[in-house]
Amino acid sequence: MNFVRRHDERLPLYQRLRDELSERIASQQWRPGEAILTEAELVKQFSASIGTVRKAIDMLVAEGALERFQGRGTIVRRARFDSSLFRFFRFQKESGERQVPEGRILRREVMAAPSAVASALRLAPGSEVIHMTRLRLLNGKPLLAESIWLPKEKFAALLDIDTGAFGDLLYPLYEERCGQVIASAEEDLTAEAVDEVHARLLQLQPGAPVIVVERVALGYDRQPLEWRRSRGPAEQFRYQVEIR
Amino acid sequence: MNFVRRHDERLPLYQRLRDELSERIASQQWRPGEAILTEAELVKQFSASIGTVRKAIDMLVAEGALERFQGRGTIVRRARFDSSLFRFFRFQKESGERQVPEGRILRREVMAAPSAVASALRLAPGSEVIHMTRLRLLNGKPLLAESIWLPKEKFAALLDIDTGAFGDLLYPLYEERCGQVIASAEEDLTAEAVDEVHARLLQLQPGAPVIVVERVALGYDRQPLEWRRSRGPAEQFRYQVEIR
DNA sequence: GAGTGGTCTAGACCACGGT
DNA sequence: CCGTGGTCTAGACCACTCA
Repeated sequence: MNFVRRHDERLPLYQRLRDELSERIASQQWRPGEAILTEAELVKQFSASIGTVRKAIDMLVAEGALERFQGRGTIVRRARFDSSLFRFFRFQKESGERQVPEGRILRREVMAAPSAVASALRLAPGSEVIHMTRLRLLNGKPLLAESIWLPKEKFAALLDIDTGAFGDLLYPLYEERCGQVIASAEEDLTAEAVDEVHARLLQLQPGAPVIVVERVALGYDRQPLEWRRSRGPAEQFRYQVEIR
Repeated sequence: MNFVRRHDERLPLYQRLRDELSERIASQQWRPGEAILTEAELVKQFSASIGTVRKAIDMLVAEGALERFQGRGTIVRRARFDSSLFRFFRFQKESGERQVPEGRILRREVMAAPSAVASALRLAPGSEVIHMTRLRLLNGKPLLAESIWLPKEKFAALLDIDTGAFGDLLYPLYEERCGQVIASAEEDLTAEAVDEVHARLLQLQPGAPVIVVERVALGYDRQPLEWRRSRGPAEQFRYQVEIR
């Protein structure tokens, strides 16, 4: 079927091309790290000129879906933000190098999704979810307390692994064990005075300020795959933005 | 003098063109809201092809310096983030519409720049600065306590105006009275337990969590023009980001 | 209707990466 | 060396804005 007809023909060609490529990426036609078609090939297949093809690719690069390498090709980008903590919390060593905090699973259970979770994950109310609580530490000092919810349907394979063997990063685990690739995320920051439970977990005075980060992690097709809420001491928190 | 020679000739043409336009904007050859040269004119003046000119303009649009309007021209963008508070604090009415909080200047003084301020504003140590404290309120309720520092050299005209006549937005005032146009800003967020002084100003319990926003505001030439530190109740704070 | 930016073409040559 | 993306040209026609 002609790709043009699958998209709104009133759209500019470069838009339809972008959408087409975006769909192919979402359908995992190429896995992260793999090269997509060359520009010359796209020119042929879509009967577009090189400039138009490049504009479509440019858009996907700007969106973070692709990455170009002169001489090598254009590659499906692998999101690497399990360490996005670093956007918000300063865990650097004095040397400035990044460390991956230790991840320790405290609890894992299967339950019916609370309504807020069902809505964030776009599940039917009452669907089964995997709920985990996890503590992240650096040099034995607790830095972040996390509550993580996953749709059981997609992540059941995690239940077969001992939680002690989860390792420090979850997204590679999701990919290897469950074939679920995280492509992007939306985060929502708020702040509050810490409650008793988290004060104990994070070794803080009750009432000390904490930052709360709520994250929906999405696949390449933008379907929500994970929802988590993380709390960390406000003292460690720092975020920088540029505004225009 | 040939514009090409003023830039590194090893750079691609579209880069040199971008730099040239960027410099002209910084030098206020066009004021915010005014149209720059048309694409056709740029093609002539720089002996480049339309595609190259468009690429240079595209970059400046992406950077937020320009804005295109089909049929009208390409305009120097006016930064409109005095209300960037809305990025961080939710002040919306139930209706969702934005209100400009009332701004009330509590104090204004001329002093030697504290070293942190001198460094943020890139002033020689001990330079004279204008320091103001300001409270922002909505429906009479205090929302934000601000400390603002300005280089006296550029902003001396402000000292002639009664602080009661400052109005609710400062950046338009800077532009009208001092000819200083704010083009962008860098913000730095942290959180802390509120101290006594700010607890009283913001009508909070001592120790309640507050968000601290430090902002350096820059001109089109990226020279720092203002430094401010704002504190607001964490309860009102919310920030959303997308991560890829 | 005149003038602006928006889309698109069909090439050319260059710079870089891997073999 | 070959194949990749990077830069650049010199047009054409369309869609929109404003007088």
